[in-house]
This record gives sequence, structure tokens and C-alpha cells, in this order.
Amino acid sequence: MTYNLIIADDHKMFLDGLLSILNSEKEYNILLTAKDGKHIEKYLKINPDEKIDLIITDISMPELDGIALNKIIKEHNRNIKTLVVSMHNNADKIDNLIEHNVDGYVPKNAEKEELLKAIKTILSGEKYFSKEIKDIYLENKFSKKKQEEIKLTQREIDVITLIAQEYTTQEIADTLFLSKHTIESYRKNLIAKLNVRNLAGLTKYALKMKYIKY
Amino acid sequence: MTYNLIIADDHKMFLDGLLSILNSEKEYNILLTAKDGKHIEKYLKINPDEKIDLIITDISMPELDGIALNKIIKEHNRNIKTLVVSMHNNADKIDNLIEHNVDGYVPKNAEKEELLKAIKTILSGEKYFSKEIKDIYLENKFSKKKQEEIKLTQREIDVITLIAQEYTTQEIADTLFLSKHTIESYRKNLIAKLNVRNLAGLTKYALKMKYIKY
DNA sequence: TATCAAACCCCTGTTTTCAGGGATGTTATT
DNA sequence: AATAACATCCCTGAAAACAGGGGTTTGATA
Repeated sequence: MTYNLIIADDHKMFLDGLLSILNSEKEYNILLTAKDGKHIEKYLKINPDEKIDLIITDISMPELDGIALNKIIKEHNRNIKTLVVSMHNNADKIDNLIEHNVDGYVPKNAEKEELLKAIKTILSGEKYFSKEIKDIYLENKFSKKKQEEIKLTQREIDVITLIAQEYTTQEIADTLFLSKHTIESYRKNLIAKLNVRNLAGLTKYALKMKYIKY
Repeated sequence: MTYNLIIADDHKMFLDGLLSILNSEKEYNILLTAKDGKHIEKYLKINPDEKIDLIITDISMPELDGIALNKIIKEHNRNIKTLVVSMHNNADKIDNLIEHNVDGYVPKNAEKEELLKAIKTILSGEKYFSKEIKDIYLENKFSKKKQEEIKLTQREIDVITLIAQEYTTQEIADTLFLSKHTIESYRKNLIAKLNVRNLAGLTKYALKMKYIKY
């Protein structure tokens, strides 16, 4: 039994490494390598009936990235397995991929052995995610649970942003053309809403939410 | 003219990629590949007079990492050129490498072409640093200028850490078995030293310096 | 149209922060 | 032995934060 693979990665060095690893395994037949999702997409359209078992893809690629590519692949033919091999393991991206049924995810610093194990596992019909990826995913889910219940209004965001930028209440009031009392109310509500104790907590929240930079 | 190269990288996938790139260039003769700095160090000791032109190394490796390895190589024989190819481009590490006379630094997501260019440049006697690396290095130097003038004592770090963790002055005093007035003094000094306006500024500093997590 | 949430505003009173001083003992360093 | 740096403690007075109430207007929606 041989499997037909496709690889997409815009880093030539890495692609070469992947190829040399896969070429040493006889059962893997590399149909195509591409440095971009666009090429894969075209290939799928031109050869809709070709037996493709697995597409290995990086996330960050020009033109059409791995996130979009995974979605397109799965919409095209859900029997084609997808394995993401990526350098930057961002929680939101992992989330998106899993939502769109990616079959596996291995960080780029994984060992050859783990990559081969991932491919084998996926081709056997199971999913494969590296521990590191699972951890990021779960950590994110866990912390989102609390966050999603908290929704700040635009005005509250305005205020917390200014607070975290070290403006005093009076200054914020002047900036927003509001009474100092109003700003105090907002601060009070924010502290209650975000379940923090003081300015320090608000500042950390603003940073976490990227309302401000350091 | 052929050049003798040594490569150290603990990621099999990447090492394979590097090898396949270098093998396609006739003038490069790979003397040794290692998944660890220790092996290189031994090799140098056993073959002190062998002509080695360039050692390409990753930074993060078990046992003996690229930082230490570069230092050892340069102390062993400063005629051996060193090129670091790394995934995580940390400013302090770049700093250390440059201090110990590394000849080049290319991030792992660089293209094959850039890597070859780096190698060629270094072998010709010049140094080669990717734009990305130069940027990180300069950005760091620039921002350190200000920071280096600011040095917190251990006690000040204790206090700012607790402040950023949302403890009140009284609680910090209790925690550190100090008077509340003392903590107030520290806070005052910290605000002056760090040139911030209030708790929010202190909190941001503590986060930036990684005294606390979010 | 009733009602709900958001945005806005205000008050009182207590606690904390913050600016601005000053002071003492200890520990390195010169 | 002198100096500098650090850690500790204290005070006053003004400003701000914080707790815990009160309220109006407006716009969406049920």
C-alpha cells in the first residue's frame, strides 16, 4: 500500500528536510510540493478525482496560508487528511484548524520520529496532535471560558485603555469630556466586571486584551 | 577550492534539509554532523589541526547549546568561522554570540538562497547577519540604553512584583514583614526610578520585565 | 409600548496613593 | 576610614482611588 502525499511549505530548507525524510520511506509517494496554498488549490481543482491521502502544510505561507488551505481542502474532499507542521503555534490558529477538521498538528521543531508517527497515525484514520499543541489548545479553551462571559462596552474599553496608559481619573474625564465621577463609576464597574482588585488588575487586563502595548 | 563544514542541529528534519541543500553545492564538504555541541567539542579536541572552515550550528541543543559552542569554537581556533541558524531569535543570545565573534546569523525560516549567500559571504571573510537579526540586535541595544541606567534592587523587585499582583500596600507590608510606610517609600522610589506615573506604569514594567505573568 | 441595557451623571465617606520631605543602621567598596 | 548603596522606618498633606449608594436619557428589542 502506498500513500499519495502533497507538501506545502514556503521554506525551501525545511521542505528539503521533509522530502529527504519522506523519501526514505517507500510507502510515501510525493505527488506535489508547493511553496504556497494557491498551487495546491489549483491542483485539487484540476485533478478532482486523484487519490490524495494526505496534505502536509505549513501555516505561514504567502498568498494562501495553511489555515485557509486546510479549510479549502476539507471542503473539497473531506477524505483527504491534513497535517499542519508549523513554527508559530498560535492558539487561535490551532482553534481554527481544529474547527475545520485538521487531522494533525506537529510543531516544526519536532523530531523526525514524531513527524513519521504523526503521518502514520493520521493515515490510519486517527488524529495526531503533539503534546505542545494540545497544551496550547487546552490552555486557551480554559482561559477563554471565563473571558467570554465578560463583555466590555466600547466606552468601558475607552476608559480602561486610558487607565492602563497611566492617565489619572481627572485626565480621562477631560479627554472624554465626561465628569470625573463618571470615570470613577466606570473604573468601579470595570473592577467588578473583570474581577480584579485595582489599577494593577485593570492594567494587566488591558495588556492581555491588547488594548495597549507596554 | 573546497571548504570543510561541520553542522550541529538536534532537529533531524532540519539537518536533513540543510544537508540536501549543501550537498548540491560541490565545494562544500561536510566533515561531520552532530545533534549536540558536545560532539563538536570532542571532535575539535581530537582533531586540533584539521582544516575546518565553517561550523553551522543551531542555538537550542541539548547538553551543549549553540551559544556555548560558539564560544568554545572561537577559543579553540579563531580561524574557524561560525554561522548560527536558529529558530528563536532572542536578543540576549544574539548579543552574546556577537560578543564572542560569531560570523553570521540566519533565522531558520530563511530561504535556501539566503543561507547559501550567508555561507559564501562568511567563507570570503565577511560577516553575515540577516536583516531580521540586525533589527533585533539594534532594537535591543537601543532600548537597553535607557534600561541599563535603571537597576532595581532585589527588594524593589520584590515590592514591584507584589504590587503588580494586585496586593495592597498593607498586604505587601504584611507579606514582607515590613512597615506599610516602607512599602510606600519603595513604591515612591520605583515610580521615580522607572519614570512612570502610578500603579499602572509599575504593573506594565513588571510585566515587561517578566516579574509576573498576566 | 414596555422594558432592558448602555452610557451617562452625581454624592458621601473611607482608604490608599502619591509627592515631598527626613532619618537610621548595615554592608560593600574605595 | 570614608563613601556610597541599600534596606528600613517615619511624617504631612493633598489627590486619587475605592465602596456603595443614587439618578437620567437614549436606543434597541421583545
